Amino acid sequence: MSIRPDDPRAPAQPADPRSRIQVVALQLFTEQGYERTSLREIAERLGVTKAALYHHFRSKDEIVDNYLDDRLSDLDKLIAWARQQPVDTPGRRAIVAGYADRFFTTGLPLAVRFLEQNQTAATHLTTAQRMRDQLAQLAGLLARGDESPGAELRAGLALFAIYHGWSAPQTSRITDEERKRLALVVAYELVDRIGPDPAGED
Amino acid sequence: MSIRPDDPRAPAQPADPRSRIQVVALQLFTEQGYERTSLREIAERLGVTKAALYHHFRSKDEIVDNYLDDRLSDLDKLIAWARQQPVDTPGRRAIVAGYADRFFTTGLPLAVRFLEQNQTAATHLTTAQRMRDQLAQLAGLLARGDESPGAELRAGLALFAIYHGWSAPQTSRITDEERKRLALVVAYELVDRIGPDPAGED
DNA sequence: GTCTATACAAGGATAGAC
DNA sequence: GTCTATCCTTGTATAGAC
Repeated sequence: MSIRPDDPRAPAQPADPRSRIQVVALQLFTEQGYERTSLREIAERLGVTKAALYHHFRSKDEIVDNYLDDRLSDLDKLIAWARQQPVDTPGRRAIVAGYADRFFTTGLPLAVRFLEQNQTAATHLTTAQRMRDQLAQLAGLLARGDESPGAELRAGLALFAIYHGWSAPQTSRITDEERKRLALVVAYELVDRIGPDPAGED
Repeated sequence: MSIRPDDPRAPAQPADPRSRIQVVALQLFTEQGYERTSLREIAERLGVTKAALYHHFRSKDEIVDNYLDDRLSDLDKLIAWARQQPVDTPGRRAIVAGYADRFFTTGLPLAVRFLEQNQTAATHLTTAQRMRDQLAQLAGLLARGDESPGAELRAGLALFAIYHGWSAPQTSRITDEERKRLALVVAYELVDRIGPDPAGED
């Protein structure tokens, strides 16, 4: 319900005002929803007024658009790298692992979580759509070498598992490191059934 | 972008005005988002005015709240039945299959898709929260007999696979029946790794 | 049961002083 | 870079006639 600034998963607050605004805004958008969060609310939490925000960003959209833009290049690099991986089981595992690594070492979680929580709002933000496309591309790379429709589904679920393993409410006591590893294990199981000899198809 | 009234996945338009309003509203909420869809827009599509809607429902919330309420009892029955299933692999498969069956033969898809697309809005609707709880309960039943955290994750993903397999944009030509069967296959793979002797844990 | 008209609140965005 | 004050639009919801 609250922002939980002590949440270890929250990114460290950066110094420059633009980034501070973006992080606070994205957090609120993720918790309460993009349209349910007003600029007044964001400004309040930062201890400033609405007008101050408009000095840094031209619109509400631009706050998130701009943030996602940076993540796009993160993902671009990952996709380019994934394209070089061999089209076999080890290659697919490498791609999933690479995604998980980036996921946990960049600003991606905040962005991906925003996308998941605000799927409809994302429809109206061009940058958000581009990011969804990129994730679909990545899934496509995972499904290479297997033309069956099951490959697509498993690839998409594998990527979702990384997100979900990290983001789902934890009922069991487990460290973040364990959660990450666990999500990866399950993602492996899924992509391991992709291939020219699809074991999962009966 | 449009409502696609010819979409075979869309439920048949019922005759009574209350249900007609609800179906149209839920469709729009799912496509555009709950808060981005105004009552004027819903009324327009139905060929009436805003005030007419208020004759049938006391508020915007009530339109969806009321619809989800009916789905709650559908799920309640399913959960009660699932609780009777044996705690083993065939039992878990039966639960997943039962969920898939209900999913495709009741008003659940519209409700679940609304939930997925409007996760943040759902936070503010008590009925939506109850429904999320129910889905979590069902996942919990799937994870019975396996205390490892992986069981939870796999159970959640299995249920998500049913939804995702049906709802994801289809790039390959495949019949709805095939999609349903495929999603079930993948869901089976996931729940098959749940158990007192967890094969998926290394 | 549906309409017209309207009250009322809230949000995004801008102007202009400091 | 931040403030106060304000404009304008849109949305939910209601009143009351037909």
